[in-house]
Amino acid sequence: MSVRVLVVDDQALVRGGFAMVLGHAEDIEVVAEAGTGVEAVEAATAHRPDVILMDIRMPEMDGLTATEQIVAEADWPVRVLILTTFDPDEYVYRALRAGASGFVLKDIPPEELVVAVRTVADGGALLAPSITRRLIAQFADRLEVDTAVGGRLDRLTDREREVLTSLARGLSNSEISDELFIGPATVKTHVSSILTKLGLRDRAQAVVFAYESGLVQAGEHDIGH
Amino acid sequence: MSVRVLVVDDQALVRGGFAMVLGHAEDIEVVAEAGTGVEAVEAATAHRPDVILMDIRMPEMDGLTATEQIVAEADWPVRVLILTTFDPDEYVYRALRAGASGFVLKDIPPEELVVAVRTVADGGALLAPSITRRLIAQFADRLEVDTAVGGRLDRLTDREREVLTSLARGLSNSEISDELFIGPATVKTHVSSILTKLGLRDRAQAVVFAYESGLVQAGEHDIGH
DNA sequence: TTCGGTCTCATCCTCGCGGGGGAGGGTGAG
DNA sequence: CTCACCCTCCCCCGCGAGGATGAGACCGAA
Repeated sequence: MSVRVLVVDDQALVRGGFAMVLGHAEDIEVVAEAGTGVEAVEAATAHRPDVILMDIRMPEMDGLTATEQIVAEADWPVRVLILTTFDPDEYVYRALRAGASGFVLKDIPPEELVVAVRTVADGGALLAPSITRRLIAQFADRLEVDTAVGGRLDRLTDREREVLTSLARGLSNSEISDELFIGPATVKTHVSSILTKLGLRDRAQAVVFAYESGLVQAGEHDIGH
Repeated sequence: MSVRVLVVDDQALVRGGFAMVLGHAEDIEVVAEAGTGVEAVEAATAHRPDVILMDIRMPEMDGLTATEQIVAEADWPVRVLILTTFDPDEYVYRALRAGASGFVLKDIPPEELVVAVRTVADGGALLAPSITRRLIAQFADRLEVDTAVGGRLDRLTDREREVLTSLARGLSNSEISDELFIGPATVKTHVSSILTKLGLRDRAQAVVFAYESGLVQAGEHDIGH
C-alpha cells in the first residue's frame, strides 16, 4: 500500500524534479501533478491523494488558498506539505491555519523529502528547522510571561486574587459580590487594595494585568452572548 | 570544526550506543558522557559542548531540571536535544520553556539522529513528528478562536477598532483622545458604539473581548510600571 | 442629487467606580 | 496579651464613564 502523492508547482521543471525524486521510492506513487491552485483543487478531488506537495507562489490561485479549499472540502484524510523558497511568518501561520501538516523549504535534500512525505502520510507533522525554532520561541515566550509578570501577583491575598479573576471576566462589583457571597462594599474594598497594590488606576487596567500576568488566559471562558 | 557533543543518559548501554552512533560521523565529536543530571551540569560547565543529548528520566536530577540549570547558567551557546521514550505533553512544554532546542524519541533511526544533532548545532530546532503535530494543532486552535469570536469584530468600523485596541491597553478616554488626536467627546462616541455593537456593558468587558477575540494578545505590550 | 455610513464634536444627565477614612471580628505570631 | 494581617462592612465625596440626542462634514453608492 504505497503513498499516493499529488505534486503542485507552477514550474514544470521543479514539479518534474520532485515527482522523479518521489517516484524513486517504491512506497510512494505520484498520481497526479498540477501547475496552478485551481488545477490542484481539481486534481485533488479527482485523484484523492494521501499527500499533496504544495507550492505557495502560483498563478490563478496561490497554494495557501488551494490548501484551505482542499482541506475544508475533502471527505478523505488528506495531508498537505507546503514547499516554499523562503519562510516568511505570515505564510507559516496561514498555512497552519489552513490545515497544512508540514512546511519545508525547497532546498531540502531529496532523501529528506521522501522521509517528510512518509512522515506526514503517517499522521505526523514536519516543519523546517528554522520554522520549528520560531514556533518554539513563541511558545516559550508565552510561558515565560506567565511566570515573569506573574511575580507581582503574590502581593495579593487569596481573596484579592479571587476578586481579580472575577473582575477579569468583566463582572461588575455587584455581580462579584453575588458570586462570592459577600457585600458590595467588601468587593469595593478588595478592588481598591488590588488597584493600589498593583499600581493600577481602574478595573480596565486590572483586566489587562490579569491577562498579561497569566492569571487568566484567552479562551478560558465565554464572552458576550 | 566538528560539533562537540555531551551525551547524558543513566543507562550506560544506551549512552554508549548513542555515543558510538555519533562518533561515526566525522563532523561530530563526543567530548563527554554523564549518567545523572548532576553529572550533566558538571560535565557541561567543564567541557562546554555545542550540543547536549539529554535523557529525561534519571536519578539524582532529571534531565529537564538539568537543562534549565545549564541553559540558565551557560555563558556559551549551548543547544539541548531532549531524548525520551514517550512523549507526554507536560515534558514537552517544560522542556521548551527550559530552553531545549529539540525533542526527539529514542526510536529515531541513527542517521536521523546525526542529522538532528547537526540541525540544532546550526541553530535550528527539531521536534518529533507527533509532537510537531500537537504543537501545530494548538497553534491552529488559537488562530481559529481568533477568527471565530473575532467575527463580531468586523461589525466595528476601522476607527472603532483603533479605539478598542487603545482601550484594551487600559487607557482612559482622555488618554485615547491624546493618542489618536481627536476630542474626548469623539472617543466617548466611539466607545459607546463599540459597547453597543458588541453587546458589552463597560470598558472592562471591552478589554476582555479584545483579548478573547485575539484583537490584542498577552505579551504584546508592557503593563504597570 | 439624495441617501446612508462614518468621523467628528457637543450637551445633559445619571450612576457606578474609586479614594479616604473608620470599624468590628477572626487568626496567628511574638 | 498585643500586634499585625486579613476579611468583612459602613459612610461620604468627586469624577470619569456611559446613555441619549443632535449636528456638521465628508464620501461613495444609488
